[in-house]
Amino acid sequence: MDSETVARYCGVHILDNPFSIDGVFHYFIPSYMADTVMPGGFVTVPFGKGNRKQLAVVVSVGDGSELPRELPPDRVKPLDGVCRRDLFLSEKQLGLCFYLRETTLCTMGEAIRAVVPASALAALAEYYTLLPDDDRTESRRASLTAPDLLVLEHIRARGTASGQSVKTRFGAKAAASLERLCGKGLVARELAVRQPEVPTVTYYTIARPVSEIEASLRGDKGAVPVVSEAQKRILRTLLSAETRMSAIELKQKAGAGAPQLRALADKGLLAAEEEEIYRAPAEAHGFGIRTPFTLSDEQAEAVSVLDSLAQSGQPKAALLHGVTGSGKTCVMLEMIDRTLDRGKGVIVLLPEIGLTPQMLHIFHSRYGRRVAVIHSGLSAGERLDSYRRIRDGQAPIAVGTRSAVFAPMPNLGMIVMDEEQEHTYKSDQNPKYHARDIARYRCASENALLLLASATPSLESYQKAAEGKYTLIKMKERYGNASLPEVRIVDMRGETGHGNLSPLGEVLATELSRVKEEGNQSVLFLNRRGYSHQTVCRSCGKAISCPRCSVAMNYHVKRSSHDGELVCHWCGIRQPVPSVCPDCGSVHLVRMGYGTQRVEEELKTAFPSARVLRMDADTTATKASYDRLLGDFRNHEGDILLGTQMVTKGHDFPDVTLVGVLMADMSLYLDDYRANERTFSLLTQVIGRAGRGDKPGLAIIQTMNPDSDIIRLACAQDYERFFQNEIRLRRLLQFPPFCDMVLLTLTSPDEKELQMACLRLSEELRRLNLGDYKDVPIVAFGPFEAPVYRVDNIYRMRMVVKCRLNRRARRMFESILIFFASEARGSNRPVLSIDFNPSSI
DNA sequence: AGCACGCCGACT
DNA sequence: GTCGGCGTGCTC
Repeated sequence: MDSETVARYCGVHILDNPFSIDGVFHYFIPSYMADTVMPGGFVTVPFGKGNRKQLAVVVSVGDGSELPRELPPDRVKPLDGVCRRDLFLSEKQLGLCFYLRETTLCTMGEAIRAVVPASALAALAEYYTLLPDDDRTESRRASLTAPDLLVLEHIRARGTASGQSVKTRFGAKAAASLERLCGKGLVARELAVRQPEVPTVTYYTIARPVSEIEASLRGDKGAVPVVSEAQKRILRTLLSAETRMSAIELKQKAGAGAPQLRALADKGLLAAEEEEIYRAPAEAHGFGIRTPFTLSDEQAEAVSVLDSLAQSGQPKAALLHGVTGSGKTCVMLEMIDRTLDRGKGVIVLLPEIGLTPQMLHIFHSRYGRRVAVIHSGLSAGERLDSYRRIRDGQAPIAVGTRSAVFAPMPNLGMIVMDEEQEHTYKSDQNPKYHARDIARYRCASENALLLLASATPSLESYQKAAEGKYTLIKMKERYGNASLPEVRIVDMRGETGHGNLSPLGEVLATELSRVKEEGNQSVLFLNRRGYSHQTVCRSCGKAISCPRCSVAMNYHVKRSSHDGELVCHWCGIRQPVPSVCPDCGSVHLVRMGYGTQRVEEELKTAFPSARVLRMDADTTATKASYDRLLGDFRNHEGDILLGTQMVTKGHDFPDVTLVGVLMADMSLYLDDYRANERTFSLLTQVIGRAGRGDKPGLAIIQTMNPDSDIIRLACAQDYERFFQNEIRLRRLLQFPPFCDMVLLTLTSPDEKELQMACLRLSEELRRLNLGDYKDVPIVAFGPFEAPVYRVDNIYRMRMVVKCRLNRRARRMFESILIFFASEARGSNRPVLSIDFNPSSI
């Protein structure tokens, strides 16, 4: 392209602009930037009355003919700085950002921060270099003030000077000088990711023959003099180590500091080498070993179908529906092997609870350092590391939770989504995307295979498979002849209710002791709902509630001592258990309900000899403690593993022969149209935990609702029947997948303001739907209070809208969002947020 | 969102 | 007569 005549203007999105003004703004490209400014690149621009410096992404480049009619050329400002190519969005990434913005109603900035690590953007710094002289340079220089010339000289002396170095040297007023120098076209401003972001470690080795070093240590004449004791210690440490040592290690072992190391290096006795820190787990070194496995006939068949899809050269999607224990992981690994062998990259998505240390271990030991891990627990630096290794082709396998779906994988061959029905794949913060939708979009635009795997697929996906949009692959056999456990449904209606509040029924208690006597292990799963542990006043009947939220507080035993405190699960506030009811002043406060802690106590009383391992958010705060807990259980350092959701996922314990589910029906009563689906999925998985080895398993399902179809079908592991029943219901009542759900939430600290905003919201929706958007059929509900009306002293009201989310419908919601954004000014004005197909309602 | 402009109240 | 309240409107 001829840069002289063509690339003179560009369109940009400003990253920090709010949704209401998140459009394209046009800027003039100074001629020296013409070659570097292109779509996907980052720039800084002057914006608004005060010309605030804003980070922006270039979305188009042109000769000016594309500028809006109403925009006079003299109002177009020039770009301020341009970012080097060490940070940019590829065409695919930019397209993905537009897709995110369109389908989730987020801002361009929010989309970009989901796609590139935020730390890279935050670490952008300014660098200045002199522009080559031309015939006007002389006259421009003549108009400079003395301080400007000093700054100019500083830049000339250094070749490239960081904005930081200029400000350190000349003070804050130098910023104005830099503005003038850039404005006059004497100096170029460039942005780059600040260097310390690539962490290095310094290694030291002896740089002279051992005899010379020893001479120095003795203080021989003619030898390089070393007087300081600290320096001598360093030399001795290195001599005895016989290998290079890192600066950190050396300083510690020799009891010396950085100056001594530098001094020895300056004397030529030590040699320093800088090496990039490789921030991956120790086990991730090498290339890994592909432990071979033999596939069953069924697995081999699945692989062959998938492989033909992968080789079609077209975007394809498949749903792998395999009963628990059918060995879906083997099929996945085999497909990953094959994709890698074709020189393509793979993204593996796991739900949050599925990304266990064991799962990571499988990948690390099989693929070594070619694996990059991405999850929310990474530090900013680690995240950037993974990002770069993937982008630069060093890690053709990205494993992670939902955000890993954005991994910048070159030559993407396949995206695998394990447990695709899990709701943790849906983000509930902007951008409010579902990883499955992003995966589908990416596979479609990058000709890759989307592989969804589950024992209990989402109704949405199974319906798509039934319609032929996905290739359905069924695996019905349990791997290695393992049989399904015997399932007993225990009716708990007779057991509780009359003051006997033990969560353990008689049947379960008997079986627990039998299993222990046989030397085997048990897993107890607590359905979290129904097990909140509250403090209730016997006089007025009220539970003690959070001062900032409209929910009851939960009783927790402090980790340090044995006394308890009350915790709010919504805002996190903690307070001691009061001695009198704050409402009526009565002293008759009692603890009600069962948390995992309480069940643990019960178990210890009922089976004094049993060793109980409790697994919940409290005991698995760190990865290490989580790992240790599972390791202990595997090594038979516990007889009973007790926990919530976590115990249902992805670990095989060969000696577990009993699985107990307490209050199996509780999740049936969620006021969510997916309650059945959730319950079925949860029970199916937990039942599949029992008897995975060659030992027969037993599952005991305690419920107050023994006749529930959902529970019976889950016990029989009959997904097909469950699906047929449930999909009929969804069609009848018009719920997803036969429509989309839109959740509109208004929040405000001022209840009155909120009420008025609710009226405006429903009125505005009505107005749009009767006017400009007559063609968009909707069914609107509400406004009504959110299930938890007040959180952290902010009140929340909602509307739910059923509709088909196409371009038109999204546009309608977009204008509602803009309507509220423009009037939401001032501090406690209501804020509207829109979630398309939220994870829960 | 920020920031300026603009039009009415309590102050030197 | 001015300083300053936050309503209104724009941002290439």
